[in-house]
Amino acid sequence: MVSPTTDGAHPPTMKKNATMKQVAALAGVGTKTVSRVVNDEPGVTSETARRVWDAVHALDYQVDMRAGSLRRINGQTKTLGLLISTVDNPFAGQIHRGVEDLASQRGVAVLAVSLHEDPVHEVTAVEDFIRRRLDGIIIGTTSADVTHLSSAMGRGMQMVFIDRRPPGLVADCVTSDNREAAARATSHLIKHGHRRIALLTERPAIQTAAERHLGFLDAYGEAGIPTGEADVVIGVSNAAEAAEALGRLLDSPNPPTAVFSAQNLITIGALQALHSRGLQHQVAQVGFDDIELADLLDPAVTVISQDPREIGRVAAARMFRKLDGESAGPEHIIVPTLLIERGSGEIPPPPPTQ
Amino acid sequence: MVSPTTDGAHPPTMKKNATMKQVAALAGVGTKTVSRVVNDEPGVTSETARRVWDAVHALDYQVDMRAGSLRRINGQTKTLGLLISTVDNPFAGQIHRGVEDLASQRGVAVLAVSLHEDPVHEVTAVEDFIRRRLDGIIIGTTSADVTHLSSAMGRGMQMVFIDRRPPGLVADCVTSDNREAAARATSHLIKHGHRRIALLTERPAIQTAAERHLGFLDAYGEAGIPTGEADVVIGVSNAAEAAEALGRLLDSPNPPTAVFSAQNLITIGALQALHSRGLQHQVAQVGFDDIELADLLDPAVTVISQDPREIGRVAAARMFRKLDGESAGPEHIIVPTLLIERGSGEIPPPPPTQ
DNA sequence: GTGAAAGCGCTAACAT
DNA sequence: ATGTTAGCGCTTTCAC
Repeated sequence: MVSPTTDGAHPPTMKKNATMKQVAALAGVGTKTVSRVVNDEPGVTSETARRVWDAVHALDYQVDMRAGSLRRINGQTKTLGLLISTVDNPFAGQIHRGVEDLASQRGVAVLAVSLHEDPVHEVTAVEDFIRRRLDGIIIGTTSADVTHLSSAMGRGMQMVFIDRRPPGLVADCVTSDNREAAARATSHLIKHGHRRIALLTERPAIQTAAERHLGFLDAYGEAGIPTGEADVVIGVSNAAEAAEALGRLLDSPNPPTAVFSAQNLITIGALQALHSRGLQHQVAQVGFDDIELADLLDPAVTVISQDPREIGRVAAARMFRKLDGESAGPEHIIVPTLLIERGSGEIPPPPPTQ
Repeated sequence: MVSPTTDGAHPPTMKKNATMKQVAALAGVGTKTVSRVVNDEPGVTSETARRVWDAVHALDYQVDMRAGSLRRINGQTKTLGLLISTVDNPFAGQIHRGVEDLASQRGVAVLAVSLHEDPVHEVTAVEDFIRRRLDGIIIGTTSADVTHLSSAMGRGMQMVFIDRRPPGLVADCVTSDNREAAARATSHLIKHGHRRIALLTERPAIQTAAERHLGFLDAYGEAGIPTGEADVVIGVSNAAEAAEALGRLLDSPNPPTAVFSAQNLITIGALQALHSRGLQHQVAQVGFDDIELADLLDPAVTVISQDPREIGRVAAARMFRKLDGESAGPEHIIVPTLLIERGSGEIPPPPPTQ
């Protein structure tokens, strides 16, 4: 008998996964004893335990977590869901890393899913997580309607919100103070003499974008400058759009002398617009979120730096306290931000031409 | 009865997840009929189906995938494992995104785990994936010993290797041609007049590093230059170490006139060393792997660009063909690389001083 | 210290 | 077209 030329899904050499019953039979004990040994519960003689381990190794046995979690009293799957913008966004990747830092210590796995800023996708993803019976969800929500979220919480799904607060929900939250940080960035530019500053930001439905816009206006108000002096561009959603939008402003008769780019991809687009025009030493820039190599550019880029990995860690810590039942009501935890002066944000405006 | 002040893990308002049995009772049908409806199998009157859907919505029912996959004939969990360097490495993030692109279309979730270049961690992670009964594993292996991998394959776990080939295993593989690409990068520098080129690379146990080293030597051989002219630094594992290593070379009496930095983090370290000494316009550089903002630096950075998202997509496509039973024996798929000339790699060596 | 029986929530196989 | 029974692999319960 020669096996077919295809290895197919089930090559002939494949031995199926052994079951606890088979291990019990080989070791000459009951299944409950095997269960006790592999979960190291007490109440087994070391001699019996040895016989069980021998059988486990002989059969290359690994428990089936699905069956275990199905029968167990708390039914935990040891899995957390993470809903973020996209898994290849560096900011999101760092959050993911922070969550994993704590989760991996507890044998908890992380299921990360990209939302692509799409509320419909968010609903679908949360439903999928419920069907998988995940222990909890850490989510940077992208939708204004929170029905699916409160419904998930209502059925006992643990939730921690990151980056953005869910509109109108009392819930655990880990964010930066976006409004204050944006005001700090803008004041920094004003302090260096700028009055005509361009704000480039995402659509206001994105809560962080709205907050940063408010912070921007706060700074103008505090300095007593009419906000009419500002150049506000709303609804920029990626680097290309940012480059194009800032390009139009720079090429206009009365261009801004400084830019506040209120998100990491927008910062990159703004840099492209400035560099392609050779204006990077004339027009000041502060970005929201640090970007890779910001310190090697000329000029180096001044930014408001969030600590996404720390946000992930804090959110995971909060989640595990909830899962351990130690939580005492919803909390909103603020992770501090840092204004890092590197050069681009300290460029003065050109002297007035008269 | 007033509820306690803590909301705890199970707030009083929480309704537990409904079961298929409850839905069946409410709709006045058998559980199998509910199963047919929610999995939209044929053989149910539209009238009956309507009654079932009403009950589903009334109880806010969502199937328990654990139970489903436990009982189903093929037992698929609709989950793929992804083992990569770290989830916050941009290169790995793009691979993740590529895998997700295909997986999400099929309702398959991706469990990404960071390996931290630690073989022990890899063994642990693969075992965890087996206990979770994932459908398959896409892995950029970090270990020289493949026992755990062939054992996993032996028990029917589907595997696709990315980025690095498993030493001595015949298996499905999606990689770049590291040796050829490294030779191309090095030849590019030689073509521009360099003879004393520094190679900065990871420890040779990492298979891609070994291949790139070979490619580097190939280029010297092909040009008929004795390899003694080269400055080879092996075992660099992050940006800081790369900056320090290149710094030492640059400060030596006979410094290299060009650098080939054979990995993304190493490229960043090398850039730091060059920029901090103001040598970025004197010493040529080609990096392996593209980096963010490479085109905005001065000079812009010439790189060998892999397409990690495409690697992820191709690996996922291969995985799904295996899972669908359409596979015809192990394949090694090569994803092409691109030499992107941006400036840093085209700097000529200084004229000989006599 | 150990094991037999029941059952977690679902789908397979076979009724009707 | 629909329901009934068994059983996926495990943990719980409770007996010994």
